[in-house]
Amino acid sequence: MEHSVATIIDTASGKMKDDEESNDKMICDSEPVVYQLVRVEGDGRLVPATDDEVMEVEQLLEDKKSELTSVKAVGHDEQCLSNEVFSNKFHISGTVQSGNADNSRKLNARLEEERLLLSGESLNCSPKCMAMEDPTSDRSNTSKACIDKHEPENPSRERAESSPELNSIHIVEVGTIEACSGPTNKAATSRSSISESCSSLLPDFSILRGEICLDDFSIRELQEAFRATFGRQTSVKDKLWLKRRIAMGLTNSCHVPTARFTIKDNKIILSDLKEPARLQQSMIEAESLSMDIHATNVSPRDIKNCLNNQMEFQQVSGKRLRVLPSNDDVKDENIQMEQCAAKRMRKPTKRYIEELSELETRECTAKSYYCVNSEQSQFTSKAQIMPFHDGGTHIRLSSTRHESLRGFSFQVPFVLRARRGQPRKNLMALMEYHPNAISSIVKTAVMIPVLEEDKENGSSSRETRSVPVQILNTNLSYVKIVAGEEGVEMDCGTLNCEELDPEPKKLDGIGDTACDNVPKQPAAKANVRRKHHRAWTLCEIRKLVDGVAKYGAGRWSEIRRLSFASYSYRTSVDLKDKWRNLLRASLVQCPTEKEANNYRKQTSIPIPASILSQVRELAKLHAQTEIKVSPRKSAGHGSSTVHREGSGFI
DNA sequence: CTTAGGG
DNA sequence: CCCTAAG
Repeated sequence: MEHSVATIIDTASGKMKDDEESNDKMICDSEPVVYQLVRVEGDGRLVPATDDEVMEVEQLLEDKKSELTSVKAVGHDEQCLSNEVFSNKFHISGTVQSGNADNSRKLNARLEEERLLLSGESLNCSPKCMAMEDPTSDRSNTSKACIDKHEPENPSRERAESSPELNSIHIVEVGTIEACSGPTNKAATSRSSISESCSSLLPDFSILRGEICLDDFSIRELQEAFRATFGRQTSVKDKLWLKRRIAMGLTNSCHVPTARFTIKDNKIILSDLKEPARLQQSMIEAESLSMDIHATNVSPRDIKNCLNNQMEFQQVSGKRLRVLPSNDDVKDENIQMEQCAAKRMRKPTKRYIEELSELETRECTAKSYYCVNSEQSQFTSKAQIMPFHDGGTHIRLSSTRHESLRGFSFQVPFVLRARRGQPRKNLMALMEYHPNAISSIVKTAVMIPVLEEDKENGSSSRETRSVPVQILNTNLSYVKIVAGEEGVEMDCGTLNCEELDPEPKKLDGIGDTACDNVPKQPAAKANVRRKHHRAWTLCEIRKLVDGVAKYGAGRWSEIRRLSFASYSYRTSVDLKDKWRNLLRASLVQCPTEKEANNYRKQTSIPIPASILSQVRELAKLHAQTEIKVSPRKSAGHGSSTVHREGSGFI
């Protein structure tokens, strides 16, 4: 069981109607928040943190305080960006005020309690379990009341009016404890009450309103969210399960890598949607309301005070809800869920994961990124941020995925997956291209949502990293990346799609000799390898043939290194496969006739006869050499292609 | 990690 | 291209 202790902070979002709204204003409007320290059990249940854990958290908080200052400084500049960057959709309310008088003020941020409500047949998490009541906390009652208020027993019931403050948006934000820069917190008094202890520790903790509502997600969306959250795929179709896991993942995500204690700060707000509408929405769609985390209260004042804090890492994901969801959608989802419920445990194949990943990459037109430090970000409703539209080959930089759902977009934490190559390098390379262009700076929060387990598993072929960079503007004005654990900071200037496009189409051209020997694409793009298909260009084929001629068939890694340095997307395996194909092609053609015929039935790229003949030559040659060296042995395990070829010709 | 092979 | 078994 993971003994992660997480604090969830929900922030109440003020309604942000206009971009102009000042941060403060927004904050003021926010609703109170309730926090609770919880531990996630192995089975996914949330269990109230024990006193010891609370203490631990407290310590962590103290340790982190020192780090805050740096963060603050950065945040300041960027504050203005938020509006531009998040152009239309979102505003991040989480703000950090650079040190000012407010810092000294104590925030009464109270971490009170987090309630998880499960709809009817919740599985592991029974309402009882989830309800964390802290007897000592005087607020518990209030919070509960609030919660109850928000959580209708009957999901279908419309509650929009009743709790305007709730945002249907689902957000996941994470803020590290650093956010609480408050003057200091004394060591924890040994308070049994979590909320009390937390509050004492985090005097100036800024809070915004946020919620995690997964109710509206379809199974697939939930799965994606799951993947984004945990960095791994799930085939589970059970909504409740997914919701629960996601909620937990979100809860824990921020602290996992670095500290045990993290605070999630939320703030994603739908500018357009009125809370009631959203609430309604969520309620309506909450056919299976498994878990809701609501923020409960924090006075506006407190929130305001809290702004001083910076969150080193913050992640926000928001989902926009339709004002009026169509029932059909809901039904469909339900049906789907029902149908699939049975197959929950099947482990997804890597391929499946990849494909899904790709899919989502395409889906998400934009990746938004927010900056932790930006004063405030607000998500506005309209335009979608559309960034790279490169059919599936774009670089995935975002830590937050932008999804479109029923015409609304939302974001979820996104784990960057670069199949081959090193993401970080990529980022660096990108940065190098635009070192100076600093039109606007957006500070992005870097999250490391990946679970520890994931880290360990790095060995597996795919690299899964939570890199965490997000680019927000469609125009990609500027991205400042702050790497999480490594503490790497990078800035990148203006980026445009072309630059980001890892693979210029021209490569696909035939007979592109010019490409030979010219590393056209910077290594940066190399990492972004397209998963499924990438046509081999003539020049690549030539290089391959050359490489085989030089180094010999079978020395794929060497060939790749030496001859395909500029085509990093070709792996040694790819070379091998291609060679195999070439051999086949050459064989097929050889007997019959060559040349002119080539062009006919070639499905893909017509391979020039010259190349085919070369291939044949090489094949023959290798076959001979192998046989020479050790006839038997080669026959036994020599590459089949060569062997076949050889036998045919010899 | 690299190769070889099957899918 | 993907995936995996084998060195």
